[in-house]
Order: sequence, then C-alpha cells, then structure tokens
Amino acid sequence: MQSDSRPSGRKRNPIIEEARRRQIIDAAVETVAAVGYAQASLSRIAQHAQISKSVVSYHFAGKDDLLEQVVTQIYDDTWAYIEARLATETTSAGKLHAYIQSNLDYMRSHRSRLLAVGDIVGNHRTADGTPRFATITDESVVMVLTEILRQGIEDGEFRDFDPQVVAVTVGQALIGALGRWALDPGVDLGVYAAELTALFDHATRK
Amino acid sequence: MQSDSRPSGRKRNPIIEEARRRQIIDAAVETVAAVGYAQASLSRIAQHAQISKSVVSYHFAGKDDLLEQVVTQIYDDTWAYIEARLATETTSAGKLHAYIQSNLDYMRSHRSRLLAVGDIVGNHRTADGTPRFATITDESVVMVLTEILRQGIEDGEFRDFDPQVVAVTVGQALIGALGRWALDPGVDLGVYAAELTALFDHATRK
Amino acid sequence: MQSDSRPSGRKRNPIIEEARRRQIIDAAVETVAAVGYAQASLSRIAQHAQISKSVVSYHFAGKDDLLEQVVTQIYDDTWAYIEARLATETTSAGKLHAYIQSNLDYMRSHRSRLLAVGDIVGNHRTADGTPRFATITDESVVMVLTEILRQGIEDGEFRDFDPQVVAVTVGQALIGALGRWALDPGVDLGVYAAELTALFDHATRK
Amino acid sequence: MQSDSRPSGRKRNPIIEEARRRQIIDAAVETVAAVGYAQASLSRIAQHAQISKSVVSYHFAGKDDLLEQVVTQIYDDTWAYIEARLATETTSAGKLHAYIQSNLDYMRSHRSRLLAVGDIVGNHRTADGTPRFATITDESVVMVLTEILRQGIEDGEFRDFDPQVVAVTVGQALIGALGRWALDPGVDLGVYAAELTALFDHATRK
DNA sequence: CATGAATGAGAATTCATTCAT
DNA sequence: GATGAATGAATTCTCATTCAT
Repeated sequence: MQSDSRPSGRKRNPIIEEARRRQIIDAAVETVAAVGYAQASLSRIAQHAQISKSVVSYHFAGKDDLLEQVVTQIYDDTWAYIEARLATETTSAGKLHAYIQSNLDYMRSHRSRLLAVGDIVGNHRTADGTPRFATITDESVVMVLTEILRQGIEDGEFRDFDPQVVAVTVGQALIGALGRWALDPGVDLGVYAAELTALFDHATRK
Repeated sequence: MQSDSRPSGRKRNPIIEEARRRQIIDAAVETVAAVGYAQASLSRIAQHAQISKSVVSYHFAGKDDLLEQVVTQIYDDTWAYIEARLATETTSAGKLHAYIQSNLDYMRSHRSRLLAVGDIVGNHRTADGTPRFATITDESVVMVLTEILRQGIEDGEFRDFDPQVVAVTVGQALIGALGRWALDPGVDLGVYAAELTALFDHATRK
Repeated sequence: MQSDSRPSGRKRNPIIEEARRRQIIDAAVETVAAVGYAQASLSRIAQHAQISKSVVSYHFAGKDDLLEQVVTQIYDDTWAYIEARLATETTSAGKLHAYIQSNLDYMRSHRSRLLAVGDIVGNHRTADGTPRFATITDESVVMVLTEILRQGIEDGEFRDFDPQVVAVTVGQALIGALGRWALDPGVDLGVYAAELTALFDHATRK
Repeated sequence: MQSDSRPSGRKRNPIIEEARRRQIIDAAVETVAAVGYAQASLSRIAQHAQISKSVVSYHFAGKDDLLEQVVTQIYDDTWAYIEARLATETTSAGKLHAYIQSNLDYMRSHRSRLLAVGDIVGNHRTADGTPRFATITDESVVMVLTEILRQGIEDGEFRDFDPQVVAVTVGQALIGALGRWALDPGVDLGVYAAELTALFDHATRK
C-alpha cells in the first residue's frame, strides 16, 4: 500500500511495470547517445519512447533517478557480459586479452549504450556541481582490471608497473576505440582489438 | 590562429576589445571546469567574469561562438607549448616522451583549461544533435602524434603497429591521467608521467 | 448531515464505505493542518492515510468534494459539542460564556480540525476565484451566537449593540486564540478563556 | 557590475525599475485578492500585469521573493498610515480609538491589499511546511497595540487585563470587519467602526 | 471495492537572445 | 562600447483526474 505516484520500490505489476521502465531507459540511452547529455531532456526522451512526458515522471522519481538507473543498468549488463568472458581465462595475460576483446565485442552490439553511459557519467552532476558518478578509477570494471594486472605482476607474468595507471589507460584506450568508431563506423573493431591487444601485450610483458 | 575566426563586425578598439575577449574566455574556461558543460550558462560565465550578461553577447555572436573560441584558444596555446618541447627532440622515441611529458606538464599548470576543453569538445553539439567538434582523431595534436609514430616506424625505431591506434591511445591515456588527477589532486603527475612513458616505450619499441 | 451530500452512485457496503470515508477525511484534516491548504495535494493526503491515491478518487467525486465534506463534517461535530454545552445555560451571559469556553475546550482536543477548517474555508475557491465557503457570518455557529446576543439585548441583560458585529468579533477572537496557540502551544488556553470571558463580559454588560 | 539577471539590490535604473516593481507587486496584490493565495500563480499575476511571465522572474528572485516584498510593502504602507494617526492622540483610549478607526479607514481604500496580505501571511510557507510569516502576535502592528494597552493599564486608564490577548482580539476584530465587508461591500464600515470602538471601550475601561 | 497506469494541464524557473538607450 | 530590460522557448516537476482491470 505504499503506492503514491512513483512506485519506487517497483513491485506492483512487475510485468507491465518493468516493460515500461525498460522502454524508458532504452529511450533515454538512445536519446543521450544521439543528442548528447546536455540536450537529452525528459521531453526528448519521452518523445523518443513515444509516450507522454508524465509517464517518465510516473515511473522515475525524476531525471536524476532515471539517469542513475540508466547507468546502473548498463554497468550491470556490461559487467555480466565481461565477467563471463573473463571466467574462461586462467592466465593474467589471457584475462587482459579477454577484457579488451569482450569490451570491444560488447561495444559493437551496444554502441549507443556505451556512448550514453560515457556521456552521463562524464556530465551528470549533483546540485552543488560535484560529479554524481565517480569516473574512471573506481568504476568496479576498472577495479577488476587493476586486480587482474596486480595479480599478473605478483605472479611474475607481467613486468613491474603501476597496475592502476595501466588499468586506467586500458579503460581509456577502449573509450578511444569507441570514440574513433563512433566518429567513423567504418573502423574495423576487430583490427582495432588486435592492435590494442598487441599494444598492451608489449606494454605489460617482461 | 583564432584571430581570423571572429564572427561579426567588431574592430573598433582592438586593445580593450581583446582584453574583454580574454577575460570572458577565461571566465568561460573556469566556469565550465567548475560546474560542467551543461551547467555553464552565459549567466554563470558573466557572473564569474564580474560583468553583465550582455557584454558576452556583445563580444561574441552567441554561446556557440564563445565556446568555439574557447576551444580554439586552448588548442592553440596547448599546441604552442607542446610544439616547443617537441622541437628539441630528434628521435621519434624522444618526441613521444616529450609529447607525453609536455602534455602532463601543461596540464599541471592549466588544469581547468584541460577540464574545460574536454567537457566542451565532448558535449558541444549543433542544433541537430551532431557533435560540433570532431573528437580525438582529428585534433591536430593527435595528428601530429600520429605522424611522429609513423615516422618512427618507417625509421625502424618502433615496431610495426597502427600509428593512429597508438596515437589515439596515448591521447586517451593523457585524458585518463587528467581524469585521475581531477578526481584526486593528490596523484603525483610526475610519477604518472614516468609510468606512461615506460608503458608506451615498451609498447612501441622493437 | 453529510450523508445526503454524497455525490455519485456509491451504496454497496455502507459499513466499509463509511470507514474509508472517515479515514480519508481524517487524513485530509491532518494533512491540511500540517502543511497548509495550498500544499495539501491528494497525493499527500492519500500518503498520510496510507492508501492509494485512487481510493480517494473512488470515494469522493474530486478534491472539491472531499474538502467540502471535511468542512461539513467538522462543522457538524463542532456544533454538536457546543450545542450540548449551550443547552445547560439559561441566561444569555451564561450562554456567551459557555460558547467561548466550549469553543476553546473543543479546540484543545481538536487542534488540527480547527486549523484545517480555517485553512480550507479561507482558501477553497471555485474555478472562477470566488470563495466556495462563505466565511464568518453565515457559518451557522456564528448565527447562533448572533441570536444569543440579540436575545440578551432584548431581555435587557446586555447593553444595546449590533449583535452581529459582536458575534463576528467573538468568533474572530476565538480564531485569534487558536492562532496564538497554534504558534505557541505553550499558551494556556484556560487563562486565555478567562481573559476573553472577562473581555466580552465587560463589552456586553450594561 | 553585480548585475546578472535579477537586480536584487535594485539600483540600476531606479525609475523604470521601480515602476515595474510596483506594477508587479500591485498585480500580485490584486491577483491574490481576487483568486486567493493558492490560485495566484506567477502566470496569472503576469497576465494581470499584462506582461510576460519572465519579466516577473527578471525583477524578483522567485515567487517567494515577490510575495515577501508584497507583504513588506503593505506592512510598511499600512504602518505609515496608522502611525501618523496614532501620533495625534495623547490618551491610551484615544490611541485605541485611532488605531481601530485608522485601520478601518485604510481598509476602505485598500481593500485588496488587506485581503491579499491576510491571504499571503496565512498561507505562505517555507519548503518544509512551516509558515514563512509569523502571524498575529508578532506583526509589529499588533506589538504596538499591545504596548498602547499595556501603557493604558499602567496609567490606570484601563482595567487590568492581559494586553496581548486584547491586542490580538482587536486585530482579529478588524480582520472580521474586513471579512464581513469583503463578503458584503454593502456593510457600512463607519458604523462598524463605531460599534467596535464602543465594544473595546467597554471592554477596557475601568 | 480497489488501484496501477497514464495523461494533459499548469506550476516555477532558467536560459539565450534581442533591442533601445 | 556597454548594458539594463524584456521576452519566448524550454526544462523539470507536481497535480487532479480518468480508465481498464
């Protein structure tokens, strides 16, 4: 009975409820990817979803809530995808390859998600101007990579370097790949993946 | 280079003219760096410059014009700084080192410029939603780096790789460094520079 | 008396029906008393009653209907209370005292009702901006008081004055008492009652 | 140069600036008086003033600012009027008469102001739901009256009573008069004044 | 009986821009 | 050169209400 306008706990009719939520989140993703964070108004998002503006307000507490759930959703999905790929590898180098490869694979099929999440994370701020999402380093994804690299160094598989610097650089390299590809969809991500793999292979091996 | 991109008829008193323009551009830089692209309204910028909003409108054709000139200004300054440092190097590896090093040096003393330019370039769009600035690859800065790397490969100084991929990656690595540093000013950019130099040294050498 | 003012077709289970109606009316009272007329939305009222917004819409024709029934309900209850106290008095002065005293007594135990009814009566308007409730004079309560005073003058118990002016003033004095007490619950309504009784005693006696 | 959008300090072009401010305040007064606090949106106020909605935003920081200035303005004007009338009286009873009389006189020529100020003071709240204006007791006007009464008691001119209770009651009596008159403009305020004067004369004299 | 879902109207506010002075 | 004043468009959000289930 805690209903009211926004079913923030989201339990009621899970089937239609979830469908709408997905629909709106997807619309938000595509809108941000298409016109950028600053231009992605609730109006435009609703328009894209072909629903009324107030439906968004009904399902989400506000713009902040929506964008945060977009980010969470994408992080979760991305991580589920990558995690599965990492699990099949045993060596640190193998995991590094799998990390780069699966990231670019995921990108290929979820271009706008990647575009959107970058835009939102980079721009979304609290009222006082401080970023709402911590960037780069403490995204769990990068933390995982840091741990992989650290392990590789400890095991003597890699040369001695600062694992966080390299992890951040790998993460940024992937963003760069995405950026190149976003700019020119003709770029072959397969080739790009091979180049990056080689690059970080040389950069990390003894 | 930004002198020929001025939009409207504005030639009266070049001295006071330029002073105002600089003042406004600086205010824009600091405002964007502080509150982010989406929150950087002309109001806020004018407020930061301690001038009336209309002064901005008087000296620039509009918000777009202002932001574009901010970007041009920063690109020019940055390039002037880096160019000088590159000129003293003879080998390709030396130039790569100098490039990384000078970039991070420049950052250290122009943090908000870097923050701002990244924000603007990443977010500024035309009315139809397409990015107003091409990112990453065709910034002249990255093109120069590509050329350095290409030359190094040709000269046999570097192993064989796609110079553009590496150039983009270096560029992104520097952005990553800036991001880390923006998040935590306690990060030692000197150490970071050494790590990155080593990383790309291993990544490029034969 | 509010039973015949129900708007639409609603007759099924009178027992549960009435329970709900009371619950909602009580929630409305407390909400208006707490946050004021202008901020008392159906959402907030439903929230306070721990029910869904639509339940309100189901039991009342609309917000107007609800608020009108709140007022009617409170008027009825208040009058029932005061009437009993007046009945025990024989002189006009005694009735005036009983009126003031019983009003303040009622207030003490129904603070939010009084607060709410004042707020609603003072603010609720029809679409064209005219007040939906006539204030002050034609509340039956004040009319009764007018009659008491008129009788007292006729009987020679009181000096000659305009009974309506005094009745309104008594009514307003009580509202003033409530206002003082709402602002500062530390005010002793017993003492306040004695002061008011004395005041109007002097004001009305020959 | 501290301009920006809202010249809150209000210094720039005092002539046109003040004219607009008055115009908007007047429009606010009449709008609140006509449709009530809860229905008095900035839209309606602007419409009444025959100006664009944003002009209001330009001259006032927001709705709160506007309404607070309305109240301040009215309080100031009212007090200036009443003060002058009080100054000509020497006895406490004379001052009490002058107070009642001047209040009703002022009302007669500023009906909507009185209506509006009552509405705003009674309804305007801060975000957390607490009233933004303290009512009744600590309006300086009532405090002045309290002091007049206290003095009269001390001088032996009045009987012994709680001056604050009587002051509040006088204030409320005037509101009641206004209410009666607002409801029925046919009420003769001159007669009403005589009645109230007599009432409080009897109520306070020894 | 009850209620989730949906919606359009309207709220306050911010913004970029124009114009007369 | 400079700027107050004005404005319309657009933004986020809240609200009362309706409807199918």
